[in-house]
Amino acid sequence: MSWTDDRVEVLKKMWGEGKSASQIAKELGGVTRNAVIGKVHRLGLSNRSGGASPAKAAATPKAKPAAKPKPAEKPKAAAEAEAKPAAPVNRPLGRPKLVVTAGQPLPPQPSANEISPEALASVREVEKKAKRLSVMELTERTCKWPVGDPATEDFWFCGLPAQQGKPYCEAHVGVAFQPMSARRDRRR
DNA sequence: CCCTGATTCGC
DNA sequence: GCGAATCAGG
Repeated sequence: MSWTDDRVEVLKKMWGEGKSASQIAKELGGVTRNAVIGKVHRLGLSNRSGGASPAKAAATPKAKPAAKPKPAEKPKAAAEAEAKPAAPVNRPLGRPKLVVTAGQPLPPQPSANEISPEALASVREVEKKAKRLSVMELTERTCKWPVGDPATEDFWFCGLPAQQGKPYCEAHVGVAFQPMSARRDRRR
């Protein structure tokens, strides 16, 4: 692929919209995010601010072997949206499934009584947002927490972004990896 | 580990 | 000009 005019168009547009290089690369196809970033620089629109003072950036960094310059400053005005679902979630309507059936190969399916209330709460919360993936859809970074009975149609995997390293999403990691002390005296 | 953009440098 | 490799940071 090459940088045809319209591809550059898309690049400019998306970059202007604040899309990430990888997103743009994916959109364009046939190029990697590196290619995109490289192009962005060559086009001289690396700094997403536009206004500023272009003259200032004229400091030719040509002669700088084996050094780590750190020129560009990013006036990032956008902040991350870290919204925690702390709302008083009420679910008057009965929760349909209660899992536990022929389950035995089922993983540490929450038993409600030995799970921290917060964790349990978030798990329920998560099940509403769950992507409900099938086995095939799971990837290295999707939560592999199973919900439902594998022998039923009503079975799926959480599928939310998994914690790096862990096989589950944040909420499920919470119930999956309990401190031993919590499950220690589980009577049976 | 995943993701970001930035820079370098052989092609 | 191009972009993989690499760097630096989150």
